[in-house]
Amino acid sequence: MGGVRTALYNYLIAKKAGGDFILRIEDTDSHRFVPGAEEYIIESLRWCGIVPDEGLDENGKLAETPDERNPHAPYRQSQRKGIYRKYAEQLVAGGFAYYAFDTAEELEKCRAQAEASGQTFIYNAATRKDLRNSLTLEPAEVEKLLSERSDWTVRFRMPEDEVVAMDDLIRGHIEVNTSTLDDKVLWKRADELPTYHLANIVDDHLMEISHVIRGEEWLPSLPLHYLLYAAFGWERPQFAHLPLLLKPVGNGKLSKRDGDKMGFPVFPLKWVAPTGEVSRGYREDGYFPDAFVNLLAMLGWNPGTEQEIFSMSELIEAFSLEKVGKSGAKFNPDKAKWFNKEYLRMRSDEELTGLFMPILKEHGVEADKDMVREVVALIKERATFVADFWDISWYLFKAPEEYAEKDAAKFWKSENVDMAREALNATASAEEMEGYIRDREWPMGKVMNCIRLALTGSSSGLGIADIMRFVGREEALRRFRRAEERLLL
RNA sequence: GGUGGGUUCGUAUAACGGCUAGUACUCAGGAUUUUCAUUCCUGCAAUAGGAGUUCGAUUCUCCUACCCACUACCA
Repeated sequence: MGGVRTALYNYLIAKKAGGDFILRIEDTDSHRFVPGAEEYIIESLRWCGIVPDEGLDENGKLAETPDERNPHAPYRQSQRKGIYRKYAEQLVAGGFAYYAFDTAEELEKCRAQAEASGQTFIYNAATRKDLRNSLTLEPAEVEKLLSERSDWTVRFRMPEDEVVAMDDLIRGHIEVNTSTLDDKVLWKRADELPTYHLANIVDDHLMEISHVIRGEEWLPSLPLHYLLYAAFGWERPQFAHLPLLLKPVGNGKLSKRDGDKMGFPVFPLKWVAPTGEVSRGYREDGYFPDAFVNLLAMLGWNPGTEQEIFSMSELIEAFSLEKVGKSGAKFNPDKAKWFNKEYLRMRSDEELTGLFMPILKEHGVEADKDMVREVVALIKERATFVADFWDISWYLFKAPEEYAEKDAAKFWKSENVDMAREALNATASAEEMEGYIRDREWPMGKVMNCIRLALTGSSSGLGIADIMRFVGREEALRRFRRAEERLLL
């Protein structure tokens, strides 16, 4: 959800400004490769109606070779491998970065040592002079290690005691002293891949990105990114760090565990992890994509008016980063359902009928489409999801097999049954029957609920007139006789 | 621990430094209905605490508390 919301806000900003929304896959961590994840992202965006202007080819796959539509291809960073090394070396040549030869074990030792004395190890100006890198080693030794070893890295040379002044479109002005920051790894010789920081800046520059809109967890990296743009001498984009999506109860970031625990999806689409673990999706849970987009848009943003229902084009029109909040937004599953309910009501009977037909078929019901459309018109206001339709209206399609015990105890009494039987037999329609009961001053509620119990198996549901209209008088009488046979008095 | 960010009803949020702090969801009550649901009405409920600036602070400043993120050869 958080990822989709970030994509959505990026999309809205791009579309509002008449710009392009580009899809790029940042897969520079070879250890974290998850099969199917890329396809999942693409399909999720498509379901939401967030269509990239650039990044996908005519088959909907990530474009791999540049053409008119996708001039910056490839869009998968693992396929752009070759372009990052020279930028890393450019930084080294300019004195903004250096080669580091410390092994994972050595660094681990440093951290353990620092921790033992109650400190935190930071690889920066304060410590790098005691470590093995191209700043401390002789040039000849550096050359030797560079060619002999394959586990070195390029690290950013974080300046000492400088204040980085930054501006965020959402958070305003922020200042950080570089002495609290570390010499981040920019490029790894081991897999010849950059880390996020280098790849992101290089690609954003190459792809002419104007706005970096991402989650708040990236805020601590912003000084580094500012410094990187400055080191390259590139114009930097504008930055906006979005508030986090928080779990509905308690504290902390929204996680898929919360969804399982509280019964709501955290993923846009059903996701089957390589481990076999299944996470439910909004699509599979019956949410409409525009409802999902709408509720996501309202998580952290507000239009400044009382309007809550927005189509995608209305969102593009109304959206602005100035109205995005600073604090984390707790997700409210009840409100999510409310959104879907509203969208369900806005759907045409025709469309809903098309969605209900296959569900009826699954339940073994072969119903006439025109009849189903009438049913839909009658029940759509009572439902939150299309999947609710069957629970609400099944008795219009088949007779009840059992009767709610409580309701039967309350309404299936001999005097009620006698009146109901007489009214049912003496009249030809529900309207006529109502008049019949009224004329005799019989208790309407008792008689009607007695009939409803026979027709539906419980004392709650649609109006008797509606039920009888769909079921027909003959079937109604048949169900009543059946109830008389099955229910004790 | 360090650095950064955040804090208005339970939740999402509104309020040029100035009405009785508004709206939506949830919940409760009522009206309508043959029942249920819908619909409509009503209600419950908040500026984290403390200083300061000001005629006046939800809004600006500082302190405290609490929450979150980051602190990897992950993104």
